[in-house]
Amino acid sequence: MKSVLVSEDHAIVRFGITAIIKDLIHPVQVVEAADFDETIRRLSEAAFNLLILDINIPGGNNLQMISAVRLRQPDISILIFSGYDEQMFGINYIQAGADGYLEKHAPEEEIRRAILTMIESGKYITPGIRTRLMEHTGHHRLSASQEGNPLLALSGREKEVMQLLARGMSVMNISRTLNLQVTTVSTYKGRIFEKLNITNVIELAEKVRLYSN
Amino acid sequence: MKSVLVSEDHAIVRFGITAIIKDLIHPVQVVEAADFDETIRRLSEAAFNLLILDINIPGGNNLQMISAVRLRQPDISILIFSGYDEQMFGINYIQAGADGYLEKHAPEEEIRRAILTMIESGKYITPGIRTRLMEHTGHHRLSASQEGNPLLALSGREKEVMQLLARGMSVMNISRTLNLQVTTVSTYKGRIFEKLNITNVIELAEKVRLYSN
DNA sequence: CTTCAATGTCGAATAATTACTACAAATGGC
DNA sequence: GCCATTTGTAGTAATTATTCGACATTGAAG
Repeated sequence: MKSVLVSEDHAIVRFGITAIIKDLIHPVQVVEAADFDETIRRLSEAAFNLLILDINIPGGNNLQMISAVRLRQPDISILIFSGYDEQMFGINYIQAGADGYLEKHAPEEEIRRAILTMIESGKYITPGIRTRLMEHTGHHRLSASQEGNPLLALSGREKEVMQLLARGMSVMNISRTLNLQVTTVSTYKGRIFEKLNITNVIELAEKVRLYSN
Repeated sequence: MKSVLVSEDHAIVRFGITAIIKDLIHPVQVVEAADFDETIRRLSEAAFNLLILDINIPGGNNLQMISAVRLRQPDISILIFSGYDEQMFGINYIQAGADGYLEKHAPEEEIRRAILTMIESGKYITPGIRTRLMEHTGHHRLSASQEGNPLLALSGREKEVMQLLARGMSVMNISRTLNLQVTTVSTYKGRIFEKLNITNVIELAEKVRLYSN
């Protein structure tokens, strides 16, 4: 019998996922967890074939979730279930060792396909994500960032600028602080965003909070 | 026979809600809509007893949704279904004439209770929201912000913009989302910053995180 | 019923930010 | 050591964002 652990904080979503799984696979056992603590607890109690993991789960929300899971169950398949705010961010989880990636706003068909594929072959990645992944790993990706902290991919000057940006300082202000041309700072900003694969300072602040020690 | 229209863009959530409704009420007819256009179309086609409306639905996202709905079906019960980012400004929808308010992250029990209550009595508001509503309508701005939550000093539209800004959306992007001129959004942004006494979006995100329940 | 502050909205002018492009110096690999 | 990157730095042109002033609505207070 297959068994699946659904880690997701929104009750309705959990409910929906569980219903779909039960409809899709049988016999099957589905266990739900509403936060990361509970997820870990469940993983210690019984073996699962598949873990459907919401990135945004309370108590989780960082790449170490993957290793925490793998520590308990090395062979479990992990399907990252990401809200649309985290799309970009979610890719990092694949690189951190997750086996599949599904967006929360995917149509029902795709959700079904994803779950089924994960159960059958242990992997599921949409073409779109795969492409992004390639682009991502292809370019700038030093070994440092590959295993964990993406901030390590930044150069010294970039880190300086990052720090200031993450505190909300404007480009112009930074240019005065560091005695650089505005365009120079902007160039850094662009490079930082590209390297961290983000698109705005809010996400930047998040990453800094998350990874900056 | 009762009939319900579920307007929500995330397929799994729609799926879950529909399943709960069918489990809860019978006979019942459930129709789903993935965006606001479709919602309006469905409302023109048939009468419903209840509309479960995601605030964040594509094409909607503003208070006029309520009147747009009421224009078609004056007597329909409207249950606002809000993601946790929108809590703060979801209240405005009640004031705009919605009949109930349910948060997306509510536990399954509450979701069931809410739907059932809506169908039976046409209204559903949690004690917590009711309290907030009181605070809100009664004495406002100054007094409100003086004792605690500074976000309460913001007007409805401002709160909407605030949410989007706090997620890192650009002014231009917001203007497209809300169908406003860029300058209008910028005006709100300025007013928000002034009211909250901050100078950049990072601080904004912080406040939102801190006070937006 | 009048009045005033708060709200929602915008346009014109002005300021700030980004996109590209570029290029020399530092660095890393082989 | 030589070649390919990466890094630090800018300028020009194109986009975006902000300022400021305006104006119609609305709701509360008197």
